[in-house]
Amino acid sequence: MQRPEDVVKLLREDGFRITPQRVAIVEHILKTDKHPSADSIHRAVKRRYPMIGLSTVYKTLEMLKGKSLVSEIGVDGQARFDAHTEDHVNLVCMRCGRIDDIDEKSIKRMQARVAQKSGYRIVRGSFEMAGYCAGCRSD
Amino acid sequence: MQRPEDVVKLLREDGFRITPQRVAIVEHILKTDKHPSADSIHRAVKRRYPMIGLSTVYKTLEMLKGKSLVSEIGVDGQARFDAHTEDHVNLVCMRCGRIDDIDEKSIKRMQARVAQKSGYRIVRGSFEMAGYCAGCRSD
DNA sequence: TTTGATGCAAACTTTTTGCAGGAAC
DNA sequence: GTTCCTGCAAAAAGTTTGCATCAAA
Repeated sequence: MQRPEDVVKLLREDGFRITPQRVAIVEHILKTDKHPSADSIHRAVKRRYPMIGLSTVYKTLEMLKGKSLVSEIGVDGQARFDAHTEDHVNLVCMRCGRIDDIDEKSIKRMQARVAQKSGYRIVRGSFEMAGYCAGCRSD
Repeated sequence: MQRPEDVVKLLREDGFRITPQRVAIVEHILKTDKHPSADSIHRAVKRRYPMIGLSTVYKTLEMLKGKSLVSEIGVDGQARFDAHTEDHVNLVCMRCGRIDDIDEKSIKRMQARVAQKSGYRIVRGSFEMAGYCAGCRSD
């Protein structure tokens, strides 16, 4: 988890220009714990910057992905973005579509186990699970 | 891993009509170990059934997903389909590109743990890890 | 002043939908 | 014969691109 000002500093150091749009996008995806789509980021940021274009959102997300400051996952034929780029578990509800993050000691443990069994040196991993969240499960 | 005739039997029992197109699609996704896109399934099946429409492929995949006979993952803004619906770990070597599958009791254990922490009922999960395989690691 | 970023519109890609004709049962 | 499925074409949804204008450095 990072602070917006740290991300902005990283971008500045890399020679990217700091525009209000970029700051607003960065602030929004760091603030939310959801995995917003490009469109929902656009709508959210538009409340403060009504002129912002959807293509600016896409271009900014592309840039942040290039710097590994956000990761992208596909849900239901739509890209969703996440500023929590450490290894973590994504848990998707198959009924209501909500996504929960669970960052996990168990991942480290599992990586160690898989490394041992396979002979790999594991660099990174991401786990995606699907099921029914507490509010949607019927059993 | 299933045989095409078993899948066809399951579909027939559920009242779905068995058409040559559906059989060809099922045979193809069971045969391949890749994760084909709708389009590549279409192109492959078209070699034998030149008249088949892409929408038929999508509709058939949707039906198979409904019966949990294929799963869908998103790669690069495109849907990819997989007839191997059991949980498994994909292990990708970042140097030589080989991909190993490890199906894992640890997955079950991890799912149980995540289920307990989150309140979800977990239906499926897939793990992707990357690193360096035994032949490529330098340390 | 220079260069990169913005926002619009158009293009593109992938997926979904409607429907008339045809095939499975 | 009835009902579901197919394949076309059109629409929809999501993403990318080109470019003239504008703003950060």
